[in-house]
Amino acid sequence: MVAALAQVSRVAVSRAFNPHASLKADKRERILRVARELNYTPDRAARALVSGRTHLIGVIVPDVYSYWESQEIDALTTALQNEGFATLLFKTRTDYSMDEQLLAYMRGFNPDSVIAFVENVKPVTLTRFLDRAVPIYVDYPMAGAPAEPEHGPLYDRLNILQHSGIDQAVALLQGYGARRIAYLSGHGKSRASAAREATLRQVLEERGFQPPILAPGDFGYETAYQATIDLFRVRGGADGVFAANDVSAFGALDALRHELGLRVPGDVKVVGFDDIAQSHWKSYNLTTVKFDLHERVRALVRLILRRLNDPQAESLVETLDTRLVVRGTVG
Amino acid sequence: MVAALAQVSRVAVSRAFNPHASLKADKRERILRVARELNYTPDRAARALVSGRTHLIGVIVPDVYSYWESQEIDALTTALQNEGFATLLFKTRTDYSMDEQLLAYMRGFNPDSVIAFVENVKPVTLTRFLDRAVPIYVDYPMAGAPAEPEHGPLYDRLNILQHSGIDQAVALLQGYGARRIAYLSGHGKSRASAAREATLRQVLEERGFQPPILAPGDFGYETAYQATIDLFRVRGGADGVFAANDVSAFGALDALRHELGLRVPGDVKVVGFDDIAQSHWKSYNLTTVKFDLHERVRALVRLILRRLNDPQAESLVETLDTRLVVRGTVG
DNA sequence: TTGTAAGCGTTATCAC
DNA sequence: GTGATAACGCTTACAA
Repeated sequence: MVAALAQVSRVAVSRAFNPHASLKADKRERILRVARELNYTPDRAARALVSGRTHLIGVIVPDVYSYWESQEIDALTTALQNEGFATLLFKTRTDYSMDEQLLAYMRGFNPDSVIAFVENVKPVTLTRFLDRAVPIYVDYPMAGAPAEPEHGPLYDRLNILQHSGIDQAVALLQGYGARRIAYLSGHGKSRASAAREATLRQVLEERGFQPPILAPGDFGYETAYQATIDLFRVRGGADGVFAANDVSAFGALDALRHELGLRVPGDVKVVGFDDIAQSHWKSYNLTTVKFDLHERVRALVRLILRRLNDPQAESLVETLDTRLVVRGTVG
Repeated sequence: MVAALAQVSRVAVSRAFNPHASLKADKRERILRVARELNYTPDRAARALVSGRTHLIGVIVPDVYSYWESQEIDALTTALQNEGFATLLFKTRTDYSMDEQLLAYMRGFNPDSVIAFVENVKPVTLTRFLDRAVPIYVDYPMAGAPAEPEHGPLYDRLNILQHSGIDQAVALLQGYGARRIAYLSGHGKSRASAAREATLRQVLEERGFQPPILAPGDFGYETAYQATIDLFRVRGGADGVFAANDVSAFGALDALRHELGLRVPGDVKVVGFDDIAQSHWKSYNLTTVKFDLHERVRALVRLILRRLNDPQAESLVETLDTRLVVRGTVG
């Protein structure tokens, strides 16, 4: 700033960096040129102090390295970068417990918006720790779920509808003659997993199946591997396994093929959920339910921008659908 | 702040949050209690303006979703969080071109430190865009590399020594009778891959092997898959494949087993590099060269803290060694 | 179109 | 041990 003073007044510099401010074109140009030479960029901290906008978007995740989250963070960071924001990462405990300490900590950075992927953070808790930002909550509503309470805390949502994809998957399993369907669940507290299970249960009933056999997992490879062995060795097995996510499906596949000596899809059919990048790797080549990553990120960015544009707006909701990607583990 | 004023002066509040400041114990306690009730946290933007510390650590990566990077980011975020910092994520283009636009953009956020994983960003470029922060550069020095220039730009380094791990791998391959060793390289411009290749070449010579056959990859699964097919169908194959990273090794494994009908480790032995989480999944069960994630993160955090403690210090360097993890793809 | 002045929330300095 | 005051770098009235 001081440096640029050599040429013009300090406010002129501020205006030069703000496209809306009125400033003679040649003057702006001159200032920007000098700024580039001097390697000057307006300090966002100072800017934040007066404008109330930090251009920081908090993202709360339990595990960055989960394939699902990491792909989401990657795409989101790119998209936010293009809009002039930066991704500020926060990690919860692996037990999904969103402690108040973390939220208080995050508060200090004063993010413009917060996206919570972690599934057990209640909107009310998040809202309590954010005076300015309106959190975005990724949710998996169920068909017959109750409507929103009239005057809860303000938050925006990205609703993921799972019925279409799961119905397509079950139809396919049915087409290939599967009768006994198992559900390899995710983490016990996970809303995503609970919603998937409920939707699966509903779809199975609609199509005349018995309810799913439940195998407890935690979204991870190892647990899925063990749960599958238990399911087949002790509990009579199944001819179709629906996993709560792709990584669980990999664990199930490896257990079936390498430990139990069963053929997939010959003896058992397997369906995953997410369509992460390695689902098409040859060793797995997984049939899975997908919701498009880039659509999802676009929806999140839309929510953020709309909210910043009108902080007082009513709850904003974006809705996304799912569909089945057919590969080699059902057939 | 204003709110807390109801009880005492504003400076007292500031002091209450700074453990070093002198303040009567009971007064501090009272202030902190009120702050908690009012859900108050000092604003970091304002704090940054006067202290010059943003508590933001910039991390520049080409792909968050690469397994290697994502695991690093995850561990780093946790460690930084414990020290009171937050991870600010920036993405370069996938072609690894670190454009000045991104650096200028990052500058505005004024991070306290910057970690560049991307391998082709020259320290001098990074330094030019950072007035305050001293960047940390992750490097893979080679045995006979020239010493540092006397008065280059100031930056700190994390040096990864690859010789031990690669030597152990080659010794193992030798023990099982491998003769023709191929190197499945990473991205063309990558220093990591170049260093691995040079080290492998050196180790092979030391142990009386021919130089490695080169197969061009890009650290990705697909390219490795194709390169392996090309290597075996057109170029006479090999009986030992050393891949630039684990993901490439997965691609090679799948090509060997599912496309070329070869047995691993019976016909061909495969070694990876990184030891990412899925390397022990049953479908791969990869023998690989590892450098410990948590050691690495601790080293990075040490570098950051030492530098912030003494911004004028000479270049700081941490050195880390590698070792072989033996699993099922060599034997 | 441009400049002047006030103020954003915090901490450092210097009194007391 | 405590409080007043200035300062950090920027934006946004308001006035010219």
